[in-house]
Amino acid sequence: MTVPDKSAERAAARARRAHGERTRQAILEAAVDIASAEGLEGLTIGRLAAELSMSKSGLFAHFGSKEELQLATVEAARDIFVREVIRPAFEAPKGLGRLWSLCDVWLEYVRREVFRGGCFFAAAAAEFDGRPGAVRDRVAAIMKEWLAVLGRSVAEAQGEGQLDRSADPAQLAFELNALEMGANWAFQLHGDRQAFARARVAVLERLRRLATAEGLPLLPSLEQKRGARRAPRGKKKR
Amino acid sequence: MTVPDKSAERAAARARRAHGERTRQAILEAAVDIASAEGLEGLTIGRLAAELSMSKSGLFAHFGSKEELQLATVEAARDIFVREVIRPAFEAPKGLGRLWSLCDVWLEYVRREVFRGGCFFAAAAAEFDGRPGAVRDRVAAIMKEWLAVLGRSVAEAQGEGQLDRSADPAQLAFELNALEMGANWAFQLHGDRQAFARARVAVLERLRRLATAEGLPLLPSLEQKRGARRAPRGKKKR
DNA sequence: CTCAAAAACGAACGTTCGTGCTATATTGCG
DNA sequence: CGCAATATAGCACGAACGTTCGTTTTTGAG
Repeated sequence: MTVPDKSAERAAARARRAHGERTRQAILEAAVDIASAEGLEGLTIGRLAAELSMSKSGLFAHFGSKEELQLATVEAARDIFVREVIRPAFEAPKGLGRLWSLCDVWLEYVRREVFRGGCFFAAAAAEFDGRPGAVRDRVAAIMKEWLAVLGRSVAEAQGEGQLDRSADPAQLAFELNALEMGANWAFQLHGDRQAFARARVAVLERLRRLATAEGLPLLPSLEQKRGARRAPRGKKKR
Repeated sequence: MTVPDKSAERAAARARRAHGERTRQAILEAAVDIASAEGLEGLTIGRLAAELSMSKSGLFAHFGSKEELQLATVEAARDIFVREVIRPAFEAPKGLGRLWSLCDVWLEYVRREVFRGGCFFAAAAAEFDGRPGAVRDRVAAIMKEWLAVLGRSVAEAQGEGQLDRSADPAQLAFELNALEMGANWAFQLHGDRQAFARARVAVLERLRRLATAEGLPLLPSLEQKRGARRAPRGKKKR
């Protein structure tokens, strides 16, 4: 109860000075990579220490428990997700264009293998959905955020008069998310790159059907040539 | 090469007599239950032995290695899947009715919690898609079977003149599967029972759009009353 | 009832897991 | 430069992992 939050205390100390903050970041970078491919439970402290050529105990001291390490890893993965998906997609003006962009960029995020094991959160959700705890709660909250972003974008597209107002935002968000996760699943399990095209076709068909006359031009045409499809997305800064 | 297949030999011996075959079945029943909820790796030999009040070594002797245990567990889960999903759905005559039935029964199979952790294979696929080996291969093959069943049913519905012939069976199978797995994911992670209705609506809308005039009557109407929706599916035999 | 085969057991193996301690390096402020 | 705070290392722990081995119990055919 009155016990001061030790990890917050430590984090504050680290923010003031700059000692282990860099090692901490390096640890988390490796942790995210391992966890995305082998799971958050397969992410073992000994394995992680070996990867970074440091001692188990030295590494361990940064987090205090395995669960804290897992939570920090999830948070680091979320940062990457925001940087690689949310922000690029949000460069499109709100409305149908952004909604499509969210789906498109997400598929690219899996195809580019931003995480070695595909979508970090799809993997983490499947791993932890059966075991209660802080990690599961955090992962569920993050995925709820994502669904909410999709749903809000649907509503905005409706507000802009680009999407049929009779569509239920939560329903459409569910469908779009399912198609994306389906592509992730097919790619991870079967190495099926065609799945990205399938998901894109399905998403586009669904959106085109619901688009208004003003909305339609914001969607790419279905019959685009295979080659120069990958438009440069602005390369981070400028 | 010329080494006789030891496990096959042992299985044959067991078939002749009837000693451990029953215990083996009991073991696999518990194994499937644990694995579906905590993963095939979380399925530990000690844990399993404790569950059944028998010794680790006694249990272990039935399989010879952990991987063999996992493979046997996957096979047992497949049997259950065939019994609980494939067979009931195949009572419908081939065509659009059966295609819908496959989707409907699958969603019920998750909702009824035939496996404690939702779809056994969705979980196993997510767990093993990153680690090569016999288990991964078997799981992938089983999921490919399922996709093929869906695809073939699409083609049959087209053959019966109940579904638009311009639809690509593999594409439609991908979409239906994605929606189903999306419902499984939402239910497992968020306990969201609404997801089943969402998936059903999405699947039905997709199928209705592609159905021919002959096909349409084979699909349930969209606006059914909430209550008496769960028709008894024929209770196995007769 | 006998007795060999089959099945289950108990104890131990070498590892690896997460987690404590205590001591040594490294750091940055005064 | 000196010194306290911070960061890393070393070592050991108990538990659990998959696996092996020799022994004991159970079984069914003769």
